[in-house]
Amino acid sequence: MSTSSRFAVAVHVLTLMAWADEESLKSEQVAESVNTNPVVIRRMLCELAESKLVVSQTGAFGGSRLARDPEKITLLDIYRAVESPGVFSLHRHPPSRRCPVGVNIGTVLNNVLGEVDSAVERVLSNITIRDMVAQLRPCANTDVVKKKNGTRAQVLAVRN
Amino acid sequence: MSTSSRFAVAVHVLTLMAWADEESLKSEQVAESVNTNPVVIRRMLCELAESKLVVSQTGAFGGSRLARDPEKITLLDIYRAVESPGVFSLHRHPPSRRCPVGVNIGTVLNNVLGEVDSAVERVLSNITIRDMVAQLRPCANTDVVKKKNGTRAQVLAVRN
DNA sequence: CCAACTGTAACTATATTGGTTACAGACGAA
DNA sequence: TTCGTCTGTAACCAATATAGTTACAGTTGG
Repeated sequence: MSTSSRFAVAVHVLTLMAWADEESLKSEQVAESVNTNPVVIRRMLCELAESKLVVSQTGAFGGSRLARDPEKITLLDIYRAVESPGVFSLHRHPPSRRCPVGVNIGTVLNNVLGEVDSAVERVLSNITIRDMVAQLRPCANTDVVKKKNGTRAQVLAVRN
Repeated sequence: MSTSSRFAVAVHVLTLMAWADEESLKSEQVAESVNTNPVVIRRMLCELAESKLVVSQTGAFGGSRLARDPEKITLLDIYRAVESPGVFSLHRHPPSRRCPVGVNIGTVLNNVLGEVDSAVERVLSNITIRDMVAQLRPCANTDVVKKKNGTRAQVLAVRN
């Protein structure tokens, strides 16, 4: 249905930042984890920054980190930050006003779509980035290396 | 989020057919109510027919009608018939396998997206076409004409 | 046989997403 | 103050999906 991976990527990015703890990440590091171009990441980080989910710093030794604790960022926050609202759309062109169904179907459909959106938002509002990290840890094998390299956390594992 | 109005149009079409009762509708009539091209409607009717929601008849005096009672068609049936599954998509390209987050985020995200999809389907499965028609009737004003014209129901109102 | 339908292919227009290059501006360090 | 390293952002391209349109083969009832 959705042809967009924006939500998945945004959750990935914020989960990565939570994993990296207090260390700020460069767009190129994030892009390597997500497997895309740094500009794509920077564009998304701008949207996340507008929604106060991350803070970024320009200049040398700049980068981005979470704007608040991972347990205070829900997937609903992320959804609202990076996706246009509404799971479904109404008709591209409004239906006929000469048809008793066409003239009123929009109202009835809007009720339905509102219920759908509420259900989605209810699910997303109950999951935090902290939950995502917690679910991640059991998967992460012991050969993953997360060591200090100077003052900077080594997020990428050496495996492979 | 979704750039597709397929679900809305499909619900409109089936609601129109329920409104038309037993009479079969031509794609051109449906297209006029939806305000689009008959071929767009016929394409969609083919998908709905594959899912056994409508039956169509070719040839003169052909057309389409519901394959079963309106109360036995849920919005979930329609959703599955005309939309590709899943509210959200995962990454377009798989994340890095060298990153402990990237290698496992897909699994964790799939759990989340599964919960979202379940919530949406739960809502849609509790609404039938009969419900849609019932919600429509209070909106339809009394000046709407739904009279017999030969053996064929006059779905379009004369107003305007 | 004919007129009226559906089913379907082929083409176009439009929009969205994501990938890429390029560059201005910010900023810490020497 | 200069330099190297970042972000922010514009501009452009490619890929994909939707939907609108024309055209036509095939079906069917009269």
